[in-house]
Amino acid sequence: MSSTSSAGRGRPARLDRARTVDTALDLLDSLGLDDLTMRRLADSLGVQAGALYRHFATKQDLLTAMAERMLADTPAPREGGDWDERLAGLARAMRTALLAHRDGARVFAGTHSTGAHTLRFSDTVTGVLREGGFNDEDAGRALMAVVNYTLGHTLEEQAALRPGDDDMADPERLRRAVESGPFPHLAAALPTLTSTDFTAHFEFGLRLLLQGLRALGASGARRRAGGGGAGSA
Amino acid sequence: MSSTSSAGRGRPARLDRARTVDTALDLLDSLGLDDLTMRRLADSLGVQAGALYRHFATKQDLLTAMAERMLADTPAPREGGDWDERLAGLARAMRTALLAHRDGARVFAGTHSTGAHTLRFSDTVTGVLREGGFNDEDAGRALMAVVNYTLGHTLEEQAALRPGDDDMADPERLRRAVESGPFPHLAAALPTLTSTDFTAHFEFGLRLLLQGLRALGASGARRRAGGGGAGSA
DNA sequence: ACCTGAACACCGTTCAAGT
DNA sequence: ACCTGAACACCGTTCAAGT
Repeated sequence: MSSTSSAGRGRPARLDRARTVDTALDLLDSLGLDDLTMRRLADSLGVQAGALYRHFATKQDLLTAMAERMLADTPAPREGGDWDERLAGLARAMRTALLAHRDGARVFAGTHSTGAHTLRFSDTVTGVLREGGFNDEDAGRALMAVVNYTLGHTLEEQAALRPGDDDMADPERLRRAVESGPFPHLAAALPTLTSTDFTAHFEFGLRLLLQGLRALGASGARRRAGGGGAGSA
Repeated sequence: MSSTSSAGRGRPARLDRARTVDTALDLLDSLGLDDLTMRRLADSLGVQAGALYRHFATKQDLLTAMAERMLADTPAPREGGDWDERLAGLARAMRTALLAHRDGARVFAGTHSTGAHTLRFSDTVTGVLREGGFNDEDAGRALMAVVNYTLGHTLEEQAALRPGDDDMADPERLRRAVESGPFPHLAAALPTLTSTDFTAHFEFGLRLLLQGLRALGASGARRRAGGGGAGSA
């Protein structure tokens, strides 16, 4: 982790990519994305704002590096188990990685990292699917479906947790709005919609996707191999 | 729509909420979210920036009104058909509404409208599910799953379409990154992952969710009614 | 009542000049 | 080679003052 090359030679060489990204993630946690500025980050690093541009061409570049870094904390999935349980584990790991930092989902959504960690994660997901019997096209599309769902869910989860612009909390505002108009179905579902058990919400949608994939996998394997058995080695 | 009360009296009363939101959406289409500023919007309305704050407390407030306005273009779903086809139609309508404006998904993701159009849309989705035989809790969770998936997908779709920071287009950057490392599964799925047939991608994930809901609906109806038949009236 | 003018406290980014 | 200092061209937001 620490690669302070030839420390003590000349000036401390205060700035490097890794330390800058780490500090930026710390600052993100304490300030939130909207208040994370290049100047404040420079301050935290004991440097002028302009110095950051020796390591990152733009702020967007820095945010991409932060998103890439967040996925680095994703643990490798355990080897055994069925493909569907392994896939679920990977989706949960992605949600956990995004939740680990304030506004993590927003940072991730706003960038398009093609870094090693991001690609490793996507490659692992795709591998689980292919080894589960899906063809290349279905594996690619399933990867996108699971990632997009997880991103959308976590975005909403983190948005619901931060305080709104006005004084009211998010669930209370929704409750009053629903009760103020003719929204009978929404009113009936309100206890669920205002629940803060986001893990249960996430698991519900994830289960739907897995169920759909199981149905597809069974018919897909039959289509290709002439018989059932989408089971892995 | 036009409520220019007592036109011709005094000054033209240039500013009102509806016209401001419409102009803001036009500007969004031509400039994109990052270049949509209160000053530029004021310019387009022939007014000083400060005047906007008589109608919107903050820029965030304006963005919320814009998101709410985008969902107004969602057509009511046709009455007939099975609940799953009606639900699919609503998800497609949401995607279409977000795609209708540049960065539409980003605007929607960054706000939490509790306006009439947003609630009407959610109420309709929940109604389709309840009438399809789902209990209130499952209907609420299914609403969130479908909305979050649609949001995540459309976010990625619009992000993939806008040009990146560097000169390279998004698919080409991904291709080079994948080929530069040991990502065999990603390489196999690359033709799918770089495809720009986003409708096909969206439909794939949507089908998974619907399949999962069908399976759940069948067992859920059995659980409650003691027999099959999740069919609507 | 509604808008202007002008300010306040910031931004991201660039770049000559220093060491 | 790496960072400073200072500037450029902006931001969102506020508010006395005008009409």
